[in-house]
Amino acid sequence: MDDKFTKPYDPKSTEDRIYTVWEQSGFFNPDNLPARHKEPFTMIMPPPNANGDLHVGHALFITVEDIMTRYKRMQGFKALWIPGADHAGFETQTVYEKKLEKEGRSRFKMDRDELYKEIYDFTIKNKATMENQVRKMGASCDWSREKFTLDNDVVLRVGETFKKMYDDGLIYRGNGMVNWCTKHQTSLSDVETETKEINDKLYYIKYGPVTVATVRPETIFGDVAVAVHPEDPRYKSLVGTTITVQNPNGELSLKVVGDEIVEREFGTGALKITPAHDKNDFELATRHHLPSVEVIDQFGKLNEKAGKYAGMKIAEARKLVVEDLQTMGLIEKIEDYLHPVPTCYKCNTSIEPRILPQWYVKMKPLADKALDAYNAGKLTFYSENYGKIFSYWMSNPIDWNISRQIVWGIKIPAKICTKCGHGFPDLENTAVKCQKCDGEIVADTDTFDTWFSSGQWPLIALGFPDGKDFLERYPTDVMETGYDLIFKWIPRMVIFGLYLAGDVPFKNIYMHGLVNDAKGKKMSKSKGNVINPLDMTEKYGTDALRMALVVSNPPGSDTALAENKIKGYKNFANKVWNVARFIFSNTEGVTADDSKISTDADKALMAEFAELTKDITSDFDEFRFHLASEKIYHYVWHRFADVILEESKNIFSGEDLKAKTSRQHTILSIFTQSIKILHPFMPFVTEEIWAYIPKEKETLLMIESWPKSD
RNA sequence: GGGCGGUUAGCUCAGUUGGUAGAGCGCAACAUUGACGUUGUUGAUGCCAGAGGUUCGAGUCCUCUACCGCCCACCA
Repeated sequence: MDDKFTKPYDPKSTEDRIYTVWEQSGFFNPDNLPARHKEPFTMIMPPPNANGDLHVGHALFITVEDIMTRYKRMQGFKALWIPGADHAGFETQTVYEKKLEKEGRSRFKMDRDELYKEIYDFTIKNKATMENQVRKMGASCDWSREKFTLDNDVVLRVGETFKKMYDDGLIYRGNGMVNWCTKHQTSLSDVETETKEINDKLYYIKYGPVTVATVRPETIFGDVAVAVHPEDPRYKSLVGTTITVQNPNGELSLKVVGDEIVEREFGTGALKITPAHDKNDFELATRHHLPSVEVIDQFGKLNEKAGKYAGMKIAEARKLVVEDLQTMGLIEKIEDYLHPVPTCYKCNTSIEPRILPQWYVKMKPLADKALDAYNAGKLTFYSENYGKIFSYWMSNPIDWNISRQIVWGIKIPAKICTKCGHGFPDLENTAVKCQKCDGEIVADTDTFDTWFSSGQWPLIALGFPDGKDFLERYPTDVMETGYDLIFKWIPRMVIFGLYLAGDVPFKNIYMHGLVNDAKGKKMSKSKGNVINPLDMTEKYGTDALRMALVVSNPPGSDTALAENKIKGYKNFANKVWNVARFIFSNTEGVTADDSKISTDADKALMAEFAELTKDITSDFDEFRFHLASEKIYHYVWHRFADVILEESKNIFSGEDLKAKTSRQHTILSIFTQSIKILHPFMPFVTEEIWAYIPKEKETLLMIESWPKSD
């Protein structure tokens, strides 16, 4: 036997070497695959953020996607898995801001271009690190087609889409209530906010003839009305009148309006209306044609409209306003009040609703198409309950604010009129006057929400509208991503796919869950229970980590990952290794030939294995990798090794030559096929063993054909 | 308030179309230079959350209840 066939199996001396062989073979690129590979199979990798190390969630998605790709490749498809890297707009800028903070610097004191350049360099450096970590996981993706979300063609395509949507009346500029983060100085989409339960006070303020309840007394200088329920007998007579109310800065005249939105049971049933600083109030004010008065600025400080409170931060102003109101005898009572408050998902700062001119995407017509496609069965979700969530979300679309006041991203190619506020796309940067009023124009300094560009990712990655890959491979076969993106990303890709290409971007959607710790608790740095995938591959090998991530982990649900589980699969890799050693030492000079299998017992073993292969193949086809992996694991260890090989020992030491020969061919055949089935899960150890299996000519296991089951 | 899921062995979880309960880890006893001690053999532990229903048959389908988790949300 080969001297290199040492014991035990050593992933460290194997994995990098094998990955290099694969990469150099060119077979990650489907264009180089042998002629038997005909039909396309296509998957786009959700581009990992190029702003830090891979975490165990990345390890999971790379594993699952690589399993699909390797399986399809072996089945004879022209399998293509396109990798990418995401500049991750706000995400990366947040990471970089933290870095600046540590260095005692601030982005607000930096020149825009200088900041962009710094973040660019930071990202490109991290991108290379990220790519190598993806390789470490064994990903068989086509690096020659890799795309970065800030590549020139991406920027151009995104700009063109913006213009097309504007021309089609699907994008408008408007004053809307935005979720403003006073720390990050940008607006956020609804999905970028997190609702937190906050302990506040509910203040009952005597307001002329009524009493209103509010948690934000500091905004009373921006009040424009009092709202009550139109059918509320207590206030019915006041509706339509104007009342005079007192505040520490003097008197205000406020209209009383009736609106169904007011809950009669809550507080006093009367509500002060501050359109500039509350989403509800803004909408109500729009319905009743009320003006809005801004009293809080972008930094979360009160402005000159607040009189003597001008310049104060919200918390400070609230305290003083309440004290002053108390002095004036206007506070009726104060209650403790636990209520949900939207916060910035990055820094937990309470969102300050503001009215700002922003670009919006009109979602209804787009979402309707997405819903139709889903109802027509063009999208299959794994697990299927995500289809319900998708459908619910698409049935209740809200217009999408795509403007972000951050530097790190794709600039919105538009001009804004300083006179009339009109905004319009200007891709060539040639406009000099406002289209509407001939006024002065300035370039929009905002950038697109990341999801505006990443929503077009499947199209862009394939070279829409006329690229060869796009023409041959759209729609793609599978999109595999985390279930947290069911709102953020999946709907946008579907919408853009339907809008731009007239078809869904993918037929199947496989959603993976979170990887939690051994106790099923969420991993977090503060809890100290984070498992670093790179440590695990170092300690137990990539194959072991991959198995641990996929066994017992069905699509759509969270999984618990214990280090012991990974260790268990390292043992399994070693077991497979030793099975190989046993078989090779008992079949020297033999090349597998099924026609030499002659005993009934062996034929039965072959039939049993064929049955298993059939079963596992259908698991693969139905995305049940959690079952397929467990079945082959169980078979190889507890059926093949524990039972079949044990009884083979007796046959090999016996006198029956015919039985001996038959058994040699049987175990060689079954083992060879088992290695193939294991390959998508444990690509390294199986490829390494493959090299030792006697065969007519040297090939790579990664392009071998999948075992037949019929 | 709305939506989605979960409740199966000590722990973490599988269980695809309804057909006499499974895995990993853990536990107990035994074996030992055998391909493998990163091993093998044997074993213990489950009224599959509770109640009702459909069925020849339910962990699996239906209804209700209880508890747990996640997501969404404009009662100030």
